[in-house]
Amino acid sequence: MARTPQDVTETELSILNQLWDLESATVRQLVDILHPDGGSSEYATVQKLLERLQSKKYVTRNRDVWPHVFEATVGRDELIGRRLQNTADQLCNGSLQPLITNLVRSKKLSTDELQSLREYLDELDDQNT
Amino acid sequence: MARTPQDVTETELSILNQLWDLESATVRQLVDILHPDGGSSEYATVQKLLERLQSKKYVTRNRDVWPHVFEATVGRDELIGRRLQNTADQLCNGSLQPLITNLVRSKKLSTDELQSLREYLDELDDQNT
DNA sequence: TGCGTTTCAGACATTCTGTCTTTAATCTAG
DNA sequence: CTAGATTAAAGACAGAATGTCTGAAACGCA
Repeated sequence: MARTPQDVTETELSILNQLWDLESATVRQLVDILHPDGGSSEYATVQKLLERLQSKKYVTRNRDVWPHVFEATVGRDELIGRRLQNTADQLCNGSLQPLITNLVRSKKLSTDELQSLREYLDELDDQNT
Repeated sequence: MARTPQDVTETELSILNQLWDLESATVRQLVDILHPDGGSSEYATVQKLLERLQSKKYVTRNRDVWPHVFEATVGRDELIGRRLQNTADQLCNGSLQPLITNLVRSKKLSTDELQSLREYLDELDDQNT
């Protein structure tokens, strides 16, 4: 009964992605990008999506200007972090460690990426001393 | 229109979690664990959940024995991997690197965990030489 | 003032999800 | 072998999520 809705839907994400790129945007701007050849119905769709993003606190709307301007309140990094924590909560008792292990062991990282990861760890060490 | 349903629902996950622990189980076993004081309706619910997990290829059902025995076909690690890749696909153009960066930078890892991560990287290095 | 744009409110069809009921099949104890 | 119990199978159901769309009201500007 108590379903847990997605934090952000894929369609909603397509909007967030634009907002991250543009810093801020009006409905019109978003529609022109997402539906270059769209009619008035897609306009309303984007509007509705923004409305929902707003009620989910992922977006703010500035009513002081006209037309209204929208802005993301959550950065891409933060959303990534939430998703990772979600996955950890559901599959690893909340621990993030297994996620890292999984990623490193996945063999999908290039040696360059592994190298830069090591360097990052070194940096952290330096800061801690 | 093309909604993308969750890979595995939270309720479905509660079942998968048991199957991972038990290796295999009958409906009855799962019900007794998940709904110790449940009636016949929860039994049917678990049944339906298993049925759906099966159609999603996350579970197999052995019809040769009676009662039927269910088994997870996907390990916890694999599911973690899929979720991570999903997140990467939706938020990082498919690259896993940003996920690691995010995790390491999240400050939610203990020094012990960071240490063991470093050791793991060392191991990988050894194997590659 | 009139017209085009924007905002707002809400309807709508689908699908998902968890739950439940009912009926048929199967096993087992006596 | 039969009755009682357990399991399997099929499907109904309500509530919510989702993406889309319609229509009317509000607004700014030529």
